[in-house]
Amino acid sequence: MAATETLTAERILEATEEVLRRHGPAKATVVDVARALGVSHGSVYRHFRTKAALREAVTKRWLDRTSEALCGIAADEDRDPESRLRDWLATLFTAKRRKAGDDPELFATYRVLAAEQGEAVAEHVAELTGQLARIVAAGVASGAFADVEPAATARALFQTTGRFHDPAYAPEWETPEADADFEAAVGLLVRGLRP
Amino acid sequence: MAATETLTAERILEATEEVLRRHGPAKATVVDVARALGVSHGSVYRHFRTKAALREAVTKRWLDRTSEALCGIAADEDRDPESRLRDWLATLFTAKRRKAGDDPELFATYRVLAAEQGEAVAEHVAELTGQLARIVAAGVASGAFADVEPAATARALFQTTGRFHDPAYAPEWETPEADADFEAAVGLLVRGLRP
DNA sequence: CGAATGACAGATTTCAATATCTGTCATTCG
DNA sequence: CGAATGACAGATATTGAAATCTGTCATTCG
Repeated sequence: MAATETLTAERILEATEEVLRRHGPAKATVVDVARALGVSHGSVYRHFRTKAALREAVTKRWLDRTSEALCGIAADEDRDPESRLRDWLATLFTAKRRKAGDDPELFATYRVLAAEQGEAVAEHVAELTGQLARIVAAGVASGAFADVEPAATARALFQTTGRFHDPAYAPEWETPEADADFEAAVGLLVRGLRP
Repeated sequence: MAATETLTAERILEATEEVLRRHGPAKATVVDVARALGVSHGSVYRHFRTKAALREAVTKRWLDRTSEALCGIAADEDRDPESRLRDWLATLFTAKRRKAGDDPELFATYRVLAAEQGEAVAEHVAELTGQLARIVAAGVASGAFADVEPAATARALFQTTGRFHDPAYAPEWETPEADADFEAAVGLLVRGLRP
């Protein structure tokens, strides 16, 4: 029993992740989370207004972990924009593929969560697109890229590389052609950015 | 009763489309198809070995209709490759969007069918990619495009434009940004193809 | 007094019985 | 004789009753 510790939102989120990992998204209940913490489910509702809010918080945490890894690459204004862009896209693809491959069930769980949290995902996509826009803007400023609209181009880059980060395509990431396909797509897009 | 006509595979396919349209993919049964034709379900099994084979045939028909519309554009070797490519992609996007918008239920039905017919879809994708490769090869030959591998580039073009033809993205096609996003993506890709 | 509880109503899920469907085949029909 | 039938076994889907869950709140506890 860790019942000596006070009940915080943080502890609830950790327990919820564990319950989701164990039971999957369809069978994970608030009662399960409370049981895992050794408290009544009413106490969980003191910290999260609804089950949906609890799931949203867990989803946001997970999405934020992805953003952080990429943030560094986007912010590194010293490196040349083209290689930063390639690196950023490759890092995103590799990270997603590793997660999907290492623990497919957990990945599927988060896929379900993301599908029911349209708003949180939209924010996450906006964050990632913003990072891309920063890279594009740097390239336009330095003359490494053609004179494009950074925001619109960032959207286009994110959308055209969807096959390499959208979880719906996870099964394709394991095929032998995946790496070649990724290189071909990125090559074409990067060429399109050059002056 | 149209029982005077002989029972052909063609008539069964038409009845199946009608039953799918009426009942949806989850509730459409072989018995329903037989009833619609005024025959016993055993007779349907004389023409299609299994329910899955019947659904596959319906799916193939539907996919083939899409391919035909695009084939003409791909084959028109007189027009310049860049505008042919833009036209091909725009035609595909517009056709899909119209289908999804006009009759969302029917579109959802075919989406379910396509999801269960991996093989038929793979063939369809191969057909479309082949058409793209033809356009790319023409561009490479005429010097309108850079000296790229037509097959690999065709795959890249198809995959990067997935958001504008993959049914999974159908909801996005109705958003106000859809057209601008399409133009931005195609613009970037076409620029990437230029010498 | 603020945090935690647990009983509660209404919504949702589970489960087992019941009905329907798939695919086969011996038989009938034209 | 070949095409169509319908009874059948096993698989799948539907249904409704019982169990569980969500979210609230008056009450208890420290």
